[in-house]
Amino acid sequence: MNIHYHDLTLSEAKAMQENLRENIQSEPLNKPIHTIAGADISLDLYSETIYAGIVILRYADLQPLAYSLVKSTNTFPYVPGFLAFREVPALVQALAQIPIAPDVIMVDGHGIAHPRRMGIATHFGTLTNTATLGCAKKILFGKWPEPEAIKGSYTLIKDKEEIIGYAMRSKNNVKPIFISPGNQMCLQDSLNITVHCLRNHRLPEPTRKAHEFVNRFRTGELEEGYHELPNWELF
DNA sequence: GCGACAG
DNA sequence: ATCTTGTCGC
Repeated sequence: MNIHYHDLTLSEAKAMQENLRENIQSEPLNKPIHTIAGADISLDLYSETIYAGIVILRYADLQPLAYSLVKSTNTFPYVPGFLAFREVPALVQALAQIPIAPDVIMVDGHGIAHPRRMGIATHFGTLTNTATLGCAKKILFGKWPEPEAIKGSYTLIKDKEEIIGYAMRSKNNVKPIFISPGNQMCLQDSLNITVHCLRNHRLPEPTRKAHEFVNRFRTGELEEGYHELPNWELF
């Protein structure tokens, strides 16, 4: 599965989103979660190179178990509402070299909290047939009231009367994070999973670790490919 | 027409 | 997203 959204026009990309939208599965995730992965990408300024990373963690204690890193290239520009066309191809490659797929994947960006319900998490999930959710640092679409300043409090993100996600205070006195289901799960699932993954940082562990690993990859500290962490690192 | 606008 | 120094708060 080698995707390339290279020469797509925005109107073609939009048509593709309307199409993929029909594949969204929003029923509750009914299987137990043993592993969860975080997906993120990193860039060099003014470069077409894209570094993608997926880190798999044990759901019970959020310990990193393995990671997949890929260096790719893409000329599709960043356009709000079309982020997937820039980052998904590399993420698909990173997922492809993982021997045992994680039960759930948390993506850095939105799920259905998108004008056409096709944020990067939803796009990635429907394309690869995986369970995904989006966790973004900034809002893209929808109306939301400011949640209380205490960790754990949240409000609803709405498009008219429809609930499309949550704005949550993941830690005291920090800006909220924006959560929404991507694929193969419901709104409540995305909220529960995110809460489970919170530690003492604004970002939940899967996304936070993915960001850390992919940056270490970009700066040359880690090598491309699939790697399992040594047991002695897991205690 | 004007402002908003994930990474 | 990435580039940056100091600074404020828990």
